Amino acid sequence: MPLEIRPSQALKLWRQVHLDLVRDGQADLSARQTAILLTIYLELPPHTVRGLAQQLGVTKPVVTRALDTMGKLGLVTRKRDEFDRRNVVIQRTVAGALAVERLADLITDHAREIGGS
Amino acid sequence: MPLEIRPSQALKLWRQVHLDLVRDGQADLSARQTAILLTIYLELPPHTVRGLAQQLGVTKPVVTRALDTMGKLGLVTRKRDEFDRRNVVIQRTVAGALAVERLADLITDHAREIGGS
DNA sequence: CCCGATCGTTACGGGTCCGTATCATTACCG
DNA sequence: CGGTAATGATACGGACCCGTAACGATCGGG
Repeated sequence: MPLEIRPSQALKLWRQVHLDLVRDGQADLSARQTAILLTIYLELPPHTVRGLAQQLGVTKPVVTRALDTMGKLGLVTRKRDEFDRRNVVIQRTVAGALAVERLADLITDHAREIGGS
Repeated sequence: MPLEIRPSQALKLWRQVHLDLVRDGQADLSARQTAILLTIYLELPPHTVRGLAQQLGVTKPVVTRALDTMGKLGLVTRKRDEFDRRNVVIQRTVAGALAVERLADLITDHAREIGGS
């Protein structure tokens, strides 16, 4: 049972959600940061800098910086892996989970509004 | 006939599309720029800097800079309004229409993949 | 005509992000 | 041990974006 969505509906949805994100002002996340954040919260742990960089097809500094920024915002936390101290495990936070949940609500709400078009 | 989408589906969709945008690398558009671009291509012309700024809830320089960037990328064009030469009319381009269309395909394709989850 | 209002742009100081290259720390293996 | 590999972080130069404030161009009413 695939998710049915027509191109015109997809674009309307994309626009409305982005409009809300811009207007709320509280989402200064770039496309890269968004992809990283959602990967952390949707895929099974553990998450490492290298693993995320590989999944996104970007360099490690990009991930490190994104984690810096999202860490400042309280969306994620970093912890050294005690079994291999070279690794850093990225952990979820309450604030991050709330932000992701709010994004999901934003999308579903607008999807409902759009309906048949 | 509202568009049915569950929060978990919405997040998966959002992540997959952002992953593709990042991996393709050709979409360095910020949330603001995305909102502006889609507004230009979905809403009825004419579009002005002031009108876009008002719809997005941002200042005029933000729109001007976004148009600069997207103009360099060939996604939009500016033309002075001959009837009120203070105004600038933002116009669509073939490249911009193609980019928007590709985004729509990206979304609908991933929506189809996600299906019942 | 002229002066205020409106439009889009530009200037400025500060901040963030990028990619490349390099670094410090830690693990592994002979 | 010592040397290599791997991980994440950092330095650097350049580019972009932001918000505030100022600017030039243009319109329109008195």
